[in-house]
Amino acid sequence: MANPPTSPPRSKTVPKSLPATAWAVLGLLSFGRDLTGYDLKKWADASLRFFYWSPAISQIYGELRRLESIGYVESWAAPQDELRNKRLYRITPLGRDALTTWVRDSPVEPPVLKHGVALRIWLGHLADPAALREIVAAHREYAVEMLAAVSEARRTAATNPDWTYPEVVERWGERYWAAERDLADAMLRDLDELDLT
Amino acid sequence: MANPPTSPPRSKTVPKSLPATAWAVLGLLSFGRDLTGYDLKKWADASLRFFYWSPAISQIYGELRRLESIGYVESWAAPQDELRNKRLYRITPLGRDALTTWVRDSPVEPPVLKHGVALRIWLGHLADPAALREIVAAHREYAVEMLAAVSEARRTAATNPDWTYPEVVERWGERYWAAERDLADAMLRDLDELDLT
DNA sequence: GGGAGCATGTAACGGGTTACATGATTGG
DNA sequence: CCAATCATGTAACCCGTTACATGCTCCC
Repeated sequence: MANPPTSPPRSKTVPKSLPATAWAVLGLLSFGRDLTGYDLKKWADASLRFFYWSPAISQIYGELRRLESIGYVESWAAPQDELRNKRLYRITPLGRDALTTWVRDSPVEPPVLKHGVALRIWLGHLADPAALREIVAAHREYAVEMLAAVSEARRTAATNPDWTYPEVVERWGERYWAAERDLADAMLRDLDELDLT
Repeated sequence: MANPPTSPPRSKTVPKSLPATAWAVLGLLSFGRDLTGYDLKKWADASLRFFYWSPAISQIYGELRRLESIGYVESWAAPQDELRNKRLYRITPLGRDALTTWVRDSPVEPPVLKHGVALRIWLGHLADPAALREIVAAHREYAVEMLAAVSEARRTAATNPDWTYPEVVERWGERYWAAERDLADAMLRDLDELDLT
């Protein structure tokens, strides 16, 4: 952790509700590290994307500015070398309170699922069976890759006592992607059966 | 099916790529019925939403106009009563070809998953265990509801020989939501274990 | 009478992405 | 030397939603 921050207290009014992305970014900071926007993006790629999604880097910078403007984070320039400038962000007590309230009280949006593979199989009357099977098979590979990646993430989380909840979620993620793989297999069997009859 | 349609052939240039929503709407029409925007919305709510998502009605109207402007659908006013007007849409051969090509050749986007429950558990260090369990338990209920709804949809699909592929996908959907329920149960067990230690 | 369903649309807004611009450092 | 990584940001664009507007019919 770096030295005491010195960001100007430019308080705007807090908007009634922030998008989930803002809470996700704030959440990344709630594990207590001082991080740059760039760091945040890397971390989102390595963990968030398995069960939520990883915002574009430009959006992360935007969210950080918004969060600072309402006092949920503070930042300071950290001249690492002589010339280069990077900006470190830290969650404020106000931000931590707001995030805690959000976790506890905000209504949980139903999970968003947009499954391009299912959409294409749903239109199976427009393709030949072999092409459909190929789509599902490719998706199976994808699920296996995700499973491997989330397992890797879980191993990393297991090294740090602060990350017990991320680890629980990554365990969930492993099961999720394993299920996705099995679902692909089951659909392949269903497609085979269709062709036989 | 109604009488031969008579829509003006106002061809614009076809954009290089349409959003998946446009293909989904076109896909609904590819099952061969002439439908209104309103019908499309109801049908999307009853089937698409289980594995993709159901666009807002206003967006459906917008997509229909776009699809018509590029010649993928045609429409005509169908005065059902003396006064009321509704507009029926039908897929064109050009639209069917384009959709077929899309199903066969377009790269399949990785599935989008935004799981608000997982996001909150990931931030479990900010909440008390009972609140976390409640969130997961509520999600379990949700999964069970979705499972019931998709089963119902599958029973409907099973009545029509044109809907074999939708039925395959709905079978997939049943397994998906059953898995989601089981995943919630497993996470509850993990949370219990955390509290014991 | 009034609410629910049928039916179509417009306008404003915000969320999120890609593309672009800049520039320094590190390592093969 | 060049590519990759670090690091930050702007601008254009589009997707999609909510809110609003309109009006009819059916049924309690």
